[in-house]
Amino acid sequence: MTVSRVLRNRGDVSATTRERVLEAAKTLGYVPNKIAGALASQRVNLVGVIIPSFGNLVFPEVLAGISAGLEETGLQPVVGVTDYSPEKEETVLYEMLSWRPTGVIIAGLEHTDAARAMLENSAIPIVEIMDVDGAGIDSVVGISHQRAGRHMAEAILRAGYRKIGFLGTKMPDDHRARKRLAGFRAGLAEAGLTIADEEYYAGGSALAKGREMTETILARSPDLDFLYYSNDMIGSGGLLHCLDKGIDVPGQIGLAGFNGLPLLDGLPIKLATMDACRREIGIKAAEIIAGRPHSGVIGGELVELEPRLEPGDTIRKS
Amino acid sequence: MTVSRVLRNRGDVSATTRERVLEAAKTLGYVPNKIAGALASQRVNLVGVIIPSFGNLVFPEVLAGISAGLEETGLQPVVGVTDYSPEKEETVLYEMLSWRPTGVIIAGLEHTDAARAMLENSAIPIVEIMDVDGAGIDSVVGISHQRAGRHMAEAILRAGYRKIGFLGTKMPDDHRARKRLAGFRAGLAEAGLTIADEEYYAGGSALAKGREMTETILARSPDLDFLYYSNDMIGSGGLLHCLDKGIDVPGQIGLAGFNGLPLLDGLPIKLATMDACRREIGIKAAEIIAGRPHSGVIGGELVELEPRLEPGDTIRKS
DNA sequence: CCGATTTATGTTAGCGGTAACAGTTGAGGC
DNA sequence: GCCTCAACTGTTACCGCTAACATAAATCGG
Repeated sequence: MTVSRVLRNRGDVSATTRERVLEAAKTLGYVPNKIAGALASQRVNLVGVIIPSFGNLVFPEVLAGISAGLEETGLQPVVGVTDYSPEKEETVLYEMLSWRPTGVIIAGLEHTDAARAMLENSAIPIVEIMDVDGAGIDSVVGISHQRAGRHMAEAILRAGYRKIGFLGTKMPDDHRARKRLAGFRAGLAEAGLTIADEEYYAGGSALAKGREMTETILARSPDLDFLYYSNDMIGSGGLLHCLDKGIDVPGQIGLAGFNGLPLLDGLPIKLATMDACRREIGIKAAEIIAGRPHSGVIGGELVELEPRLEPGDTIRKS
Repeated sequence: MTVSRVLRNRGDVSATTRERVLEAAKTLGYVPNKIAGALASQRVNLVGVIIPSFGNLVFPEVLAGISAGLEETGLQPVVGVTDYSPEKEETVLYEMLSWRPTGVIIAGLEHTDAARAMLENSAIPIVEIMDVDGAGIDSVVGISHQRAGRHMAEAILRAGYRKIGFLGTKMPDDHRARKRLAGFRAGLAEAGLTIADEEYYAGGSALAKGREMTETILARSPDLDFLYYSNDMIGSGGLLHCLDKGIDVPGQIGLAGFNGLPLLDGLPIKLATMDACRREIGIKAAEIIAGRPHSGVIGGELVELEPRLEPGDTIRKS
């Protein structure tokens, strides 16, 4: 018992015994067993984090934010990956909850019924991140992708573009990309416009893909004057393609992506994009978990971050 | 007890009771407590993974490999981040070991004495990844960065370049970058050459940084005919700078980076690089952990992967 | 110098499962 | 009809630690 007290810095222990214990622990190479500790104390310093993939740059950045936000709190993130599969999400979640974490941070608002039920019954703080377009279970931290799409549409229209193409991913379970597109369509619709042509691809986002797709869509619809990409990676690929072909950007064709990847600053000209506040989302989510010591699931917070439009150099000045 | 058997699919349970148990578990929303289970069975389905940072693209890719390799094994990775700090590594490691994971995958061969002692005493499989230049504790999976640097030097010399500049990060604890540079120097030394000029930066790798540094070093040493970058990100930045300035690449100046980030395929011309086998390293490491059911720490495996030189378009054909 | 605190250490009973073993039942062999 | 054995279900004793409480030693005001 005294050892337990020394190692957790709890309760009063005389300086001498403390020393002796520390000494002994060191020479023995003793590492306390948190499993037993957690079972006895009903406290677990783990936070479950569930994301769709490591492949999309966005999630490592969110993780970095979570890591940073959890720093100093004694909490440790445990990451699970769903590969954009709702069933896998369910499995991973079950697995996580069986470790009785202090909280769960999970990407997106769309879950299977079973997953939703588990989250609701878990009686721990839940933070759904990235997206605020929909009903959350407990707390929600993210941006409105719908609104982000709409704002981009408005900015594009304001700049005078009219024949607009969309290039994006095929993933049906990427709800955020879907909502962005829906918002974008809505924005155009308000001006009586629709998307003039679209091009989809599967697989990770990469510059080369963006080039190909851009070439394809422009070959098919040479009269497009704007291309909206579902992410910065393919957007930048498109940008490079246009520059290669001597297309005047943003005069002849305007371009925009999404995410605000700082990674890509440094391209010949800067792609218009919208910052998804990835790091902030991670930090904020971590704070919410850390800030709820043992409070039962009372009211969840709703934190909506405002994506900044970064016009870059690929949209005409209106 | 019967419930335990049903939920773990172990031992004989009649079909009817099995049904009843499953039924009850579902209606109650019962999620078994792995903490108790692990304590009782002395089995934990977690694998500790310790990496320096999420910021460097390389590690998310390794993680993706680990995730993939662990798929189907019932093991779950738990990630800890050290920020390239040996002390933090020690802390994170202690934390992890206290959960008695099935194994630990840790980046690098350099650890504090205490960390090394913990790993040695842990009596679980340890896999040190990324780097094979040095003494491992148990298993090691990686590439020789020393040799990678040397090979790059040889390739550059073979192509006829002679006034060679190096651009890299300042991080003293990025041992792999350091070893690459040492190997590179050794390669040059064999031809009686040294690095003609060098330029360092701090902070994450980014295109824009690469541009700046390249401009700086070329302003200072306009007679350089080759630039070796410590990673592809800044290398690509440098490439873009050179193209911007109308510098003939690879005629007037050759360029090379390191990592083989597929992300960047699609730039106007392809940067010479060397693949670090990130994903394979992750997969292999996962397999080693998964493949050692309960075997005490017998002989560790040493898996050295061979980085492929991808000459791209930025080295003259020799 | 004593009772009341305060400080320091020890004791006991779980936490929620699982290993190991102990029953109980029914089917089948002879 | 008795025995054997597999198929099923139950009992008991922990796993290694901590909460809660109990006890012992040191401190202290009056």
